[in-house]
Amino acid sequence: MSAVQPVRGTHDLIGEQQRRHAHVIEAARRVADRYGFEEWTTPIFENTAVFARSLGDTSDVVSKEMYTFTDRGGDSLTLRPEGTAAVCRALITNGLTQSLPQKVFYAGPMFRYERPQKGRYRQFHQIGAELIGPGEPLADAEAITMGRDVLAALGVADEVTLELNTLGDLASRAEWRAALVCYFSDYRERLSEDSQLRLERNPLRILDSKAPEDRLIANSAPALDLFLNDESRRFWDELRRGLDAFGVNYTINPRIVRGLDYYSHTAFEFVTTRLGSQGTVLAGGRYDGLVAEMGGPQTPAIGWAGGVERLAMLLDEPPPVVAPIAVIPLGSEAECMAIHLLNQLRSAGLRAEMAYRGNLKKRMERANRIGASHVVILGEIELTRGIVQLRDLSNGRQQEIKPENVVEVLCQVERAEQQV
RNA sequence: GCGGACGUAGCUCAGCUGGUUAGAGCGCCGGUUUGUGGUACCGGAGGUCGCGGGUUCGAGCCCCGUCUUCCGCCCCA
Repeated sequence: MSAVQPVRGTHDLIGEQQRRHAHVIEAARRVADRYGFEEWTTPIFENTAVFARSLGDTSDVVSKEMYTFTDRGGDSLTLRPEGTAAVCRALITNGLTQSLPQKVFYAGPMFRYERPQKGRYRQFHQIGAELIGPGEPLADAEAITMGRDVLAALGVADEVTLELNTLGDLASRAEWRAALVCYFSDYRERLSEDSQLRLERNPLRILDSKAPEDRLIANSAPALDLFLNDESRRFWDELRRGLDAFGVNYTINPRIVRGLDYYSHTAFEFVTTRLGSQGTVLAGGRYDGLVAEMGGPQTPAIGWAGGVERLAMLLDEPPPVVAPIAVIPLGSEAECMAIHLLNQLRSAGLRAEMAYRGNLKKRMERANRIGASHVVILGEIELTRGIVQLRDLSNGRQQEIKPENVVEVLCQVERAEQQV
């Protein structure tokens, strides 16, 4: 394998890719801020136990899909495969279980040893939000609404639909699970090979199996609805009332499940049909059991994570680039003046660049290539006359103005453009 | 982990049943006189045909292996 080849499933973010990526994160950050969420940055690796414990030691995921390694001190470390467990660990180690609620936003790289596909990479990026402390269904509704607002801010709200389900509380869920195992066991022989395995490890997943032979059986499986206790039913009703109040549209999809036991009540996914089989763009749920499972006090929590790569692909238009102003001096005396002008333009908050070499033609070409909106030309002639040439590259109009007016004129132009 | 498809210049691709120095468009660089970009014209650079084996007088093209990307499945914390 060549040394200049990137590692399988990793990719460089350059140019438009990087701009799309940054745009997604910045939009999410702004929305999170409006909701009163604070950004946390946790390490990209943790003691393996942080993730192993949150996932259950027997899980396939732990052994097959985590980037785990032993460091020089002999400790087992793991590149984080998701954000929630790390945030919960940070909550506990910083003693913040004493000051709830915590409203946390995060963004950063995650790592999973998976077979790459479009929208599925070994190093990928997520934005996420965790609302830790409140156990009320309105908290779920608000968290979901915040996710919707992120999608709306990105202009992709019309591309996705919100699919919603409840898993019931821990007791309801356990009863339902037992009933499913019982039901599916009767049809064991007729289930797909994969689902026969799922029956042992993760029976809920049979419900969203894609195998045709499973579909008929799964569609007639006992519904959770039959097992919801009063408490769970009340929660589910209030969640939907809350979403209605927040003005969030959704469809109920009983096939949305979560494998792990600490999940309860709310499960949701914003999905699109535009990304093939990696159509889930932002998803989450309630995990009232996780903080306790990690050694903290019993703490209710709801959260979600969104895939930055998938969202970036969904953006129709790449984020616009701010057109710079090109300053073109001719001659060393003019260069001094140009540098002064550059400082002024940048101090005024404008994007300004200067080319170091080439004749006027070359520098004009370069100005055009970097997408400059205007060019300021100052050479010997201009110096002696005490003016500069200001050329609008969009229409070729060129005017002579005094150097001291350049910043003001260009600021006015920018203000005018922002209003359009 | 399983099944399948692709892999030729920076990018998008062509290359007929294996036959001499591998092509196009876009992009890039230079030029169309000396201080004016974008459109036009002329010219130029740039390719281990993913990599490694094999068959053949001869392989971009056939065979085997391998890697990447992509499409399903598994998984989806």
